Amino acid sequence: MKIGELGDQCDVSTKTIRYYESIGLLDEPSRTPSGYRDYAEVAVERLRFIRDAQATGLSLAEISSVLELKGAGKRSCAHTMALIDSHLLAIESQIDQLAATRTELTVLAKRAKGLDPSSCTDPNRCQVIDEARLTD
Amino acid sequence: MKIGELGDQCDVSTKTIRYYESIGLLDEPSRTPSGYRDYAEVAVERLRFIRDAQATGLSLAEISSVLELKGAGKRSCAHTMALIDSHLLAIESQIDQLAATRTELTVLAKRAKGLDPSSCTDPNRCQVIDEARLTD
DNA sequence: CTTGACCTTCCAGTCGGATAGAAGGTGCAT
DNA sequence: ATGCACCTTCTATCCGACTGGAAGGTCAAG
Repeated sequence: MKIGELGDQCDVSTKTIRYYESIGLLDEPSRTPSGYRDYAEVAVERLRFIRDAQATGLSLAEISSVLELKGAGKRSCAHTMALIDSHLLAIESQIDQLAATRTELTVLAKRAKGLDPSSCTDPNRCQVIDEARLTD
Repeated sequence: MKIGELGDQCDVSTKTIRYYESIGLLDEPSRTPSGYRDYAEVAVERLRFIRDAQATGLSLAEISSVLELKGAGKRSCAHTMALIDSHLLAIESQIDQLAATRTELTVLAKRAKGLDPSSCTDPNRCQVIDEARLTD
């Protein structure tokens, strides 16, 4: 299978596939006599796995670590689960952060609607932003 | 006022101040005879404004656009408010996205706890991740 | 035989917001 | 006069995950 076919099957660009190979995420495939990459079926599985893992929020480096453990014959369930748990924590704290920002911005937007634009003349400031400082 | 003092007053590194100048966010200050940057008081105000605006989630490019409008003598309240409103929308969609991911990961983590690691042998896959695909 | 789609390698650039370091000049206190 | 903190410019680097482009080789169809 050539790189373009692999890409089509997994919905990944050829550039990306070569990039994954360059960072060691995909093994170097065998080559045709003319030098084209020639992938085995199993590459589809592996590449799809990478995209699936990415969809759960794992970074390429983390995916690498899972695959390396797998490659070494280890059962990496615990490792993968630990990664997922730590992602859960990270996501929760991101949500908290964003929710706090949202609250601030909502307050700010409401207050800004009551401001008079003609009273805003300082070229280095903006009264809407100044209002924001009051909430800190 | 020298760059270090300005930085101390606004809690910004000298590196960052020079960087802001380089991208046109801060005007070039006058110089002492020996070439040191010599800031007027107003720079404190402007730099603090930049940090305040950043704290509300505006990018440096967006802050630039607000300051340019101000510099052109325009009352930029409407512009700033539009920026803030669009940030609110962006933040809300980010929160939604993260919440959806969190739900998926939570389900995944729960299901993964019931898996048997010894049944996970394919070197190109990880059953925990495979479980994730079922939820899509 | 030529066209065009595919493939190859390699190098550079993107996004944002800085930070690091080198090599050298300045200002002030001891 | 010497030490030290501060300043200057310049270039390079970081994070992650690619993407773009140039210059050239290969293959199948018409």
